[in-house]
Parts: sequence; C-alpha cells; structure tokens
Amino acid sequence: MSRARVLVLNSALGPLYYRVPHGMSVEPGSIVIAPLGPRQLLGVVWEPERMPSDAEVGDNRLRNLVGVLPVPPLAAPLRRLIEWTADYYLASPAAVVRMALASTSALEGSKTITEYRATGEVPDRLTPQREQALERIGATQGLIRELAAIAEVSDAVIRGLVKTGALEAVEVDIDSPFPAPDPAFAAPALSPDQRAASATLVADVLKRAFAPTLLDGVTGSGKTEVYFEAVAAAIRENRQCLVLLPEIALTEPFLKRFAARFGVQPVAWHSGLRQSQRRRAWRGIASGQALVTVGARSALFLPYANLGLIVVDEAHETSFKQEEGVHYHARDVAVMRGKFEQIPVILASATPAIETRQQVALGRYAEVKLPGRWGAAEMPSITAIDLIAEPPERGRWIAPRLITAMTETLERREQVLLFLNRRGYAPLTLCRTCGHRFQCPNCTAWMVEHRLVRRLACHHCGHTEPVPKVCPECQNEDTLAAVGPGVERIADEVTALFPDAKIAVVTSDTMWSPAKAAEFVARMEAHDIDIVVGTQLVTKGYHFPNLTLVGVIDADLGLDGGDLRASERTFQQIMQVAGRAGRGAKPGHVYIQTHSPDAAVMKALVSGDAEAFYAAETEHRREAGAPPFGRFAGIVVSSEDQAAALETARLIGRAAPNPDTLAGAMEVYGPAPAPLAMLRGRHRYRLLVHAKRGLDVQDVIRDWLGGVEWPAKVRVVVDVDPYSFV
DNA sequence: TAGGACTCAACC
DNA sequence: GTTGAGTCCTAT
Repeated sequence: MSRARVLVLNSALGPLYYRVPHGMSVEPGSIVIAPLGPRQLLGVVWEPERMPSDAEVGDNRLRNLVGVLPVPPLAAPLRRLIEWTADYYLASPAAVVRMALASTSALEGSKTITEYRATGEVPDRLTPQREQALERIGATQGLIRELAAIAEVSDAVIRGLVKTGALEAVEVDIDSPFPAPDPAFAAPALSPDQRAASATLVADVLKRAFAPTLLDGVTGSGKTEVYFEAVAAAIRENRQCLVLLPEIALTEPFLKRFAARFGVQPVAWHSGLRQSQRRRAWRGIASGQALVTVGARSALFLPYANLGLIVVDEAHETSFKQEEGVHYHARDVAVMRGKFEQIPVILASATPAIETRQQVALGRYAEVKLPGRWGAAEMPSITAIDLIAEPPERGRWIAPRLITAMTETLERREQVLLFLNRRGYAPLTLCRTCGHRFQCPNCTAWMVEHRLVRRLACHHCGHTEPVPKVCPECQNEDTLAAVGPGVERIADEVTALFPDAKIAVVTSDTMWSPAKAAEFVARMEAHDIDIVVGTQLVTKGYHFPNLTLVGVIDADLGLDGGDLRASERTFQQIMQVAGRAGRGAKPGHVYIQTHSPDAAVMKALVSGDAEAFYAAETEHRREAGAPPFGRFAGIVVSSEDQAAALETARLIGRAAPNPDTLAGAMEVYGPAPAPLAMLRGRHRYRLLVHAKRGLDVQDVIRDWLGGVEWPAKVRVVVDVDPYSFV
C-alpha cells in the first residue's frame, strides 16, 4: 500500500500519514487535500525522513488523500527553507507552509472566462445597432459587457451577434501572463564605480551559486541602478528575480522606477493585493512565467519555479522582522533561501546593520562598495541644533535656525521635508483640570489625538474613539490639552509660520495605498508641495531633486527605551531621511534638533564619520555579548487573564535550565511585565534569554518549554533574535 | 431537564 | 487550530 507523509495546514499538528489511493500519484512537495477529522485541509507531501514524527500509525488507521491540486509541487529548496525557518524561529512548519500557499484560489488550477471576437461573417439581418457594433468592435476581443460598452449598444445586441455567428466565443485564462521585462529597454549610462560594482554582481548571477553580497553605498549613490544590472542579467538568463522592500509604501515608486528601466512593471506582492491579483501573481511565480517580483517580506516564501537572484533593498530596515505569527527576519531568511536555491543574494543598504557588517568582516558575505553620490550630487551638510541652547518658542517645536533655513529654501523655490516619527497631533492628551490621561482600554498605551479625523486612536490595537467634549473624569468642558508634538501639530505650526506655503502631511494615515503614494510623488514632482511633514514613510526610496532642506524635529525620539539597537537605528533613520536632501544638482542641508548634541550618534551624524560610530557601537555590542556576538530570545506569555499569564510566566521561569548545566552559556531574565504590559486586551509578561554564540538556543528553549504545561487560554510566543523589545 | 460554559483529547 | 464528547452547573 502506498502511504504519504503530509504536512497539513494545522499549526498544532506535526506531519500525518495518509494512504494514497489507486490512480493518484504524489511526490514530495505535492499540494494535496487531506481529510482531518470531519474536515478537509490543504497539506504538502513531505519526505518521511525529514520531519520528526510521533509513533508510526498502522496502515489500517490511514485515511485516503482526497486529491492532488493541479499546481507544481513545492521544490526541494523551498521545502528546506520551510524546515529551516520553522526550526530556527521555533514556529510550526504548517505556519510557514501557509505563507508559501498564500493564495487558495491559485491552487485550484487555471480558470477561464469566455470572451468574444468578430469572425468576419456579416449577419443576414444587419440592423443599424449591429452595424455600429461590428464597426466599433473591429478586432477587439472582450467580455460581452466590455464589447457592449465599446460599441455603445446593449448587451442584447452583442448576444444577438453571437447567435448569428458574427461574433465567436473564445476561452481565455483569467490569469493573463505578465509582460516580459526588457533588459535592454533603457540601460543607463553607469559611472565607472557603478560599472565595476555591477560587473561583480552580474558575474555572481551567471555563476549560479550561493553568493551573499552587501551592496554598500551612500543614499543617492545609485545602488538601485547597480543591482538592476544583476536583475537584467538574470532576465537574460530567463531566471526569476525577487526584490524585497521593507514597506508596501515603497512599492509604488519602485514599480515606476523599474518600468522606466525595463519597459514594464514587475509583479507586485504584498498584503494589499486583491484576491484576483494575488491569484495571478502566485500562478505566474509558480509557473516561472513572471520573471521579476517585487514585494514585502511575505514574497520570500512563494514557490518560484526558477529563482536566479534575490535582492533585499534597504536591508538594514528593522521592518523586515516580522512581529506576528512566525517571527522571522526577511533579510536572514532571504540569505537562507539563496543558500538553498544556490543563487546570489544582494543586501543593499546605505547604512548596513551591524549584524551584516560583521558577516562581511568574517568573510561570509562579500562587499561591493559605491563610494560617492552619483553625478553632480554631493552629500548634504548636516548640522545639529542644540534645543537647550537654541530652543523653539514656548509651545512650538521648530527652532529659529531651522525656521530661517526653511525661509531661505522656500525663497529659492526649493522644497523642505520635516521629519518626525510620530503620527497624529499629539502623543498624549490630558485634562488640564484634573490631570486625566486618555489611555487605551486594551493596551498600556496613551490614546493619540488625530485632529484630521477628530478621534483618539491607539497605535497598537487600532481602537479609536471620538475626542470627548468634556473630561470623562472631572466632567469639565474644554479642558483637554495636547502634550508633545505629532506630525499634524508640526503641520499646524508650519502653516502658522508659512501661511502661503503648500504643505502635505505624509504618514500611513494619509498615504495608505499605492495610489495615494503615486499621487504624493506626482504632487512633489509638479512642485505642488513646498513643505512635507512626514514620518519614516517619507524617508526611503524617494528621489526629489528639488528637495534641498531636511529638518529632523526630534532626533532624540528613537534613543529612549533602552533598546539595544537604539543608537544604530537613530543613525540609520536620520542618515536615511538626510539622504532625501540634495539629490539633484542643488546642494542639500540637514538640521537635526536634539537635546543631546554631544551624544555619539549625533556627533557621528554631524561629522559624517560613520566608520567611527559603527566601530564604537560594534565594540559595545561585543562587550555586552549582544548580537552579532551573542544572541537573545524573548518568551512572551500572554492571556486575557492576568493571573493566569503571570502564573504561567513564573512557571516557565522556574523551569528554566540551570545555568550551570549549560556552562554559563545562557542566562534567563524575568519574568517581568512586558513594556507593553497589556496589548489588545491581553496581559503580557516576558522572559528574556541571553545566550552565547555557539549555543543552540532554539534546542534549549524547545526542551525547556516542552517540559512545561499551561492552560489553553495562555499563549506563549518565542521571538528568536528579537528586534522589538516591547 | 435542556442548554450553556467549560475542559479535554484526538485529529493520520 | 478545530471538533465532538464529556462534565458540571443553572435557569426553568
């Protein structure tokens, strides 16, 4: 009897055995429908020897597989990636497989619709409507509805023409193929530096071997043009490319840029796709027809038929770390996929993460450097404004020196960007009379006032409520006071300062779709905006030659919180936003407002001495045994029932392996209330595991948690290599 | 005594 | 994760 090991899409279950009925044939990777209890689930056939299994199940207990889906089996490299990801991030393989099978509709096979086209026959009875229809339709092929619209006649006229034989039905696949990018469409004139860099990357593509490379160059140095040459090389070889971007908001400008270089847009993959778009993209990717995919991190697990290159753009971005479900880091998983697929992986960044720089230092990743900015553009000057020595007016946030610079910039008819990484009007709202603060009912977080929509919003769970007229505590009217600045408040201040300037606020609240992003770009290019006030959404990927002044409202914002990467992140973020200034022929200027101009990170920004800053940061990490020299893992215990969460957290803490048995290679801190002690109505406690490099932390944690039992209402989540210490 | 809230074990 | 079975409890 033929049996198959199947990984069913059920996160709580390991692989199960099924009987393969007569006439059905499966192989490892086949996507199947498997019965499970009263239900039917998707599953993937797996090599029996590759997944740890429970006791063997006798033949008599096996149920028949229901069917095999008409799509290519998941290839071995992807199966290895799924195993590695599940293993490394302590997630269930099923949860990872789910990301690969991201479109259920695509798995059902091809679907056709009926379109119609003219046969050339003329009907016996040629009414004026019929004549008009045939004339206007010409050689067009389309749905009845579409043809009727073109011909400006009713559907009935078209159907009549079908009946007479003047139009004929054609079955068309609903998933039309993606147009092929043309590697020669608009090949740019590269600088000698760019040419040298791209030659290395192109050679890697042609070698068809695993080759991770850091593509390191300042903002505006033309990294995209350089890796586009590697993409072009892969296209010529008829192999697929994946370009990962840290945010959906960056997709739109990237699509345009890609189309300008290759003549057509690449396939986009992100969470905002419609079901039909997702289906078409998945099928194009799985068949190998879609040659270039640009996407968010979830594009990493798709079943590319013929992958030849992965590019991770803005590779230092922390948003590549998934913070829900499977807590994977897309940059690291991209490198692993490259290893399993035996293809090059390019990590492009102006401010590479210390982890990545360390891999280069160890010789595991190659490095390709681009020295200066492209063409005539110079790096912008960076000046710190000491907010203690030169404070803004009371209740204002923009210091006089920055206001002067803005005035001068606007007089030159150039554009200004003010950066503040805080959405809404003010981060805290309180009652002036009784001191009541508005807190989210579900989270340990203040409600943030959003004046544009006149609501208070929690940025963690999405809870919103109208701004009340009276204080809910003391019932006094009109006593609410906004504390601290958000982008909306800065926009108000700018309006007061420059009443004639055209101002745009750009945050995820105002730029929530690719269409909105496109609109913003168009307005910037048309100089329909003088001053942009934005969050980190505007710090990446955009190229506005007329933008010459950048003001960082609160450079200290990212430094508090005691995060191990706080300084590095601040440096990266400010370098990134500074990189928006002076990308054309005109020089750029950057002012960073700070309370601590003597902090190492501020000095590094002003002096431009990134190497010294990185060296010092790296040394700190080494001394602290922090990544990449040591490892962390978070264990977050949460429940709606606070007592149950605390109880379980303590139980897990008590069950922690004795440090002596691990020869001091691992320490456990906590449990302590997580910094966000309540999130989405769940109380949270956290344990932090700190391990030396070389210890198999995952294995230790698996053993440890495997020996502890907790009630079903308590959730325990392990975050390997955490980025968020919330 | 029907129905609801809850726990528990099995799912191949 | 989801389901059905089993248990206890309570409103009628």
